[in-house]
Amino acid sequence: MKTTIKDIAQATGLSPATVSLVLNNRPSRISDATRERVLAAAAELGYRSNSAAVSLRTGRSYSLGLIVPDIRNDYYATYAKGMEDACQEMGWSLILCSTNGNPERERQYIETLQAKSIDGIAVVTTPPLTGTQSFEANRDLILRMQIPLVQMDLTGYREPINAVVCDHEKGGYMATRHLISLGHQKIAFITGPSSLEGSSSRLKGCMRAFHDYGLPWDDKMLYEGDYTYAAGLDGIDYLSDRDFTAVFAFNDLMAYGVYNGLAKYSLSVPEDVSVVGYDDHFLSSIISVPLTTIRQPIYEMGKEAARILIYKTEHPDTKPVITWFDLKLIVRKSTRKIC
Amino acid sequence: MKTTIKDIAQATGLSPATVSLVLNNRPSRISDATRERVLAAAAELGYRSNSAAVSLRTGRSYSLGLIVPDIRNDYYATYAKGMEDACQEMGWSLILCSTNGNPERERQYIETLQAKSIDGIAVVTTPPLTGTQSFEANRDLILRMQIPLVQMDLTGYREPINAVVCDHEKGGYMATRHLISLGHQKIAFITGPSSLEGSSSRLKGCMRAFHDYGLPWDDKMLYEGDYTYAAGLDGIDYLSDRDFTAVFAFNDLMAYGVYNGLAKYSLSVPEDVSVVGYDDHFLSSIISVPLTTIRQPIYEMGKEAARILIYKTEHPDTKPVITWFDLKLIVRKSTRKIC
DNA sequence: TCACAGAGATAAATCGTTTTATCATCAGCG
DNA sequence: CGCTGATGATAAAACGATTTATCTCTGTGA
Repeated sequence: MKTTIKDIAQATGLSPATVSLVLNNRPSRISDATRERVLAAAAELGYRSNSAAVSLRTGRSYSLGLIVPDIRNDYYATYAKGMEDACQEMGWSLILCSTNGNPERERQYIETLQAKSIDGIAVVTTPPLTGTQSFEANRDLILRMQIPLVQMDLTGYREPINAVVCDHEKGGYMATRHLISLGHQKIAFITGPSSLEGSSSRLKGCMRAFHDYGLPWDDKMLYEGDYTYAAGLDGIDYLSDRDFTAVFAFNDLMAYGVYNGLAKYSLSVPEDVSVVGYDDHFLSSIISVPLTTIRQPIYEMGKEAARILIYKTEHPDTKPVITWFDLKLIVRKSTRKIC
Repeated sequence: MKTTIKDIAQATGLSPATVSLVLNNRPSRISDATRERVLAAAAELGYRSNSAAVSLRTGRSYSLGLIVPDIRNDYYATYAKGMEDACQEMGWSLILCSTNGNPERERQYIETLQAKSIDGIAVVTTPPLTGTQSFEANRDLILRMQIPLVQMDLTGYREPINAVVCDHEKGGYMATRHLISLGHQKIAFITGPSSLEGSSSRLKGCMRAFHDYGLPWDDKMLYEGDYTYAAGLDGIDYLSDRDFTAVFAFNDLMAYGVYNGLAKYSLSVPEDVSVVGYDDHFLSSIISVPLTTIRQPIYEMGKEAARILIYKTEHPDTKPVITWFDLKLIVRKSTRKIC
């Protein structure tokens, strides 16, 4: 039988109220002697509070929800791990919600989370699938529920909102500048969905780099992918009749697709084509031709997301927090100088 | 303000008891008219039950816990996704516990989960780190708490226990036989920790294949890894002065290490050395030399694990369930015939 | 001696459900 | 008319913690 607060009260001859006060370290006038007595009994009986009871009474659950499209994707898994570690440090729990990019399922999850008195929700926005509405509606749902929300990137939402963010325009700029500085002038771009802020920012950065270095921009060198491996392959097929010496893929997974797409046309990396990715997936340093890429500190961003949410539950009426993270160009073997 | 069962009672002029009975579809004598009235009001007011209250009253939470060493590892992430999908189908939730292979942290998690009245726990055993105790103690803890537990593989536990299992001896046999049938006789093995059942079974299978085909077994061709990428690299370093034409790595991650380890010695796959992996990691079909491997249906096993746990909460006093899954040899480009 | 001010501890209400024993009503029947 | 048995619905007690107003001391100073 699990020990309750009553058992401790009984064991010490005190009241449940006193026990609760001590166990929660509430400001109150409990003598040190009593305090000791309670703590001793609690340890003795191996007491652990029943979180259902606590939740019911306080309306809080000391748990956060994480909504991601697919936990198998290293990008989201890393974010999850960051949040999880931060939660663990504070004695909180993380509820995992993997939506397969389905907004309807996303909505169901949000309602389940609310029913669980979840204290905060972190969302990594789903690239909108064809024929489905975007995350907008679900975001409003969360906000109406008054549940603290933290987003990855700003995703075009213009109201102030909690978020962990990288300056993707700068990221796009850095990647492009790197290629230009190696002598590349004919660069192909495999982007993400233009509806995602992170993707359109990157693209802006690319264009700015072209402008700064006086290169002519050409929309024909663009292929809009959806951040999947397959999109990388398809992109190369699409671009196969164009003339380019470098490819910038907007994430590493698509860059892997590019690798294999190029192989199909007997082009090798970096001899024939230089490739830059984005994210620094854990495999990028491992694969046969290690990938030059822009590193996002996803793990740290996950940690920060959890911290923001936990902070928000303690200080509900504070202004939205936006934490910026630095991107870093990691030069490996997939890019090389040309004449 | 959230709608409660009382609000519905008020709105319909009925009692909370009636409302609860209807909403939970309890066997009772409620007239169809009343039933309709309750359902209508519930829909109208957008009622969702408060799970803290339900948990407190019933001692159940409709959530499962998943304990894995590292969610970033595709193997565990796939398992997680399987469980998550099964949970979602039934309206349950999944609480993620990533332990970094630390048994102490594992223990903390188990206690947190109990405090949350978790209905079941799935564990993928942590390879014991040096200087730490194994999962044994924590398993006993869970069992003492009377929480349904389902394991991945049997891990040497001889009492009957819920588990999802592959016949790894057969897996080891299949991989080895494949290499032998291609003409390989000098085969190196990079195993997992011998304390893990899955690993020692594979090894048994390898030895049986050698025996069946009349080949001499040599313990010197063995390197005990720990299922990490680095162990693959180290294994090749360790084996570098041996004479072999093929390597069987006990998981794909180590096989990737083997790839790069071999490259260091200017050996190429499959021309100089054939490589077989185990698991069928999602990258194995993607990498430049696609990996021949033994596929475990991890996703399905995760689904089944969740199903077993949910079943167990409904039928507590049934015998332990062990579900077996088939392994499959996936032949790709990393193995070739030799003379 | 009495009023009073802390200090220390507690009684009791409350959170939202579930569940069992009980209650009211009414039809049917001898 | 009074009794029995369904039938339909409810009252009320949990579950385990939190929290606020309240209670009882004790010692102090007038």
